[in-house]
Amino acid sequence: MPELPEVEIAARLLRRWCEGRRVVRATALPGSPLRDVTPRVLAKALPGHTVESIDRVGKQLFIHLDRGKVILLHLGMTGKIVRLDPVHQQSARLVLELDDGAAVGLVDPRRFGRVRWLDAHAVSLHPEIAKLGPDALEVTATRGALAARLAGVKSPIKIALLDQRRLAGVGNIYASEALFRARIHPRTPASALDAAAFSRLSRALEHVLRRTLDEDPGDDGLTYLHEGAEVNPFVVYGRSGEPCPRCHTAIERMVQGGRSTFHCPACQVAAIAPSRKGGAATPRARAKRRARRKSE
DNA sequence: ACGGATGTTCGCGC
DNA sequence: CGCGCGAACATCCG
Repeated sequence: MPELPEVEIAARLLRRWCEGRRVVRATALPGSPLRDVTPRVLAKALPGHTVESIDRVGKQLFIHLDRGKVILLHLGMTGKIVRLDPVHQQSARLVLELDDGAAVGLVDPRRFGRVRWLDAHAVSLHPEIAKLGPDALEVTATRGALAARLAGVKSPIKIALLDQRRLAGVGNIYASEALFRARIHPRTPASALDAAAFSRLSRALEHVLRRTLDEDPGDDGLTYLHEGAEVNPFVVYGRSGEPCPRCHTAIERMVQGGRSTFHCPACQVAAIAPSRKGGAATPRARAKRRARRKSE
C-alpha cells in the first residue's frame, strides 16, 4: 500500500526496530529487488554495521548506517516492512538480523520495490534522489507552496500531483482523494487553478495524508499489513458507481496517464470544459451549471 | 480466463 | 525540450 503515509509508517517501524541496532546477519534471496548490488555482496557487506537513523522523502526510505553507508529503499507497489515471525519468514526477500535477536524483513510479492546500497555522499547525487521534489507534507505545511510548485504546469492537476519531481509522496489513491475533498476536477490543468483552489487542495492533501498516518496501528507491524477481509477506507478511490458522499451522484472511474482516477462528476468542478459538455471556466458559468443541476 | 492493481522507467511519436 | 502514450517489470486477486 505504499504512498507517503504508508511509507512513513514503514519508516516509524524501522526506527522502532532497527535504530541503534547492529546488523549481525543479512540475507538477500534471489529475486530480491536489489539494484547496483548482488545478494551475495550485500550479505557480506551489511553485518557489523549499526543502523544510525531512518529518513523518508516522499516514497523513498533512507536507512543510514555507520561508516558512511546507506540503504536506499523504495517499496514499489507491494513492498512492506515486517518484523519476522514464522509466518512471514519465508516470504521476506531481504532479511536483517539484529543484535537484539530480532529480525526485520522486506516482503514484496510483486517485486517493483528497489533496494540500493550506496555511499552516504552519493545518495543526494543519485538520479532518483536528485530529481525528487520536496516531501508533500512539507509542501502542504507552507502556505502558497503547493501553488508555487505547480505554477505554470499545463498538465491535468491529477497528473501533476503524481509527478515526484514537483512534490514527493503523492500516489494514485491520495491524488483522487485530495481532489475530491478539494472539489477540483482531476482534468483541470494545474495552471488553471486559482489561489483559492490551490489553498483548498493543499489543505485537502494534508488531511487525506494525515488521516492514514493518524490511524497508524503499527505496534507489531502486522496489523499494518491489514491482511484478510477489509473495507475500502477511501472516500472515492475504488468506488465507481457508488453514491458521492456529498451529493449522491455516482462516482466515476476514468483513466489518466494510464491509471484510474475516481471522481464525482457533479461536485468536482473543471476550470475548463470537459470536451463533451459545453461550458466555460468562469465562476458565472460554474454557478449556472450548479443552478441547473439543482433544478433537475 | 481476463482485467486490474498503491510505482517507476523507457522508448516512441508528435 | 517536453508531453502523452503504451509497454515493461512480476505477481496476486476477484
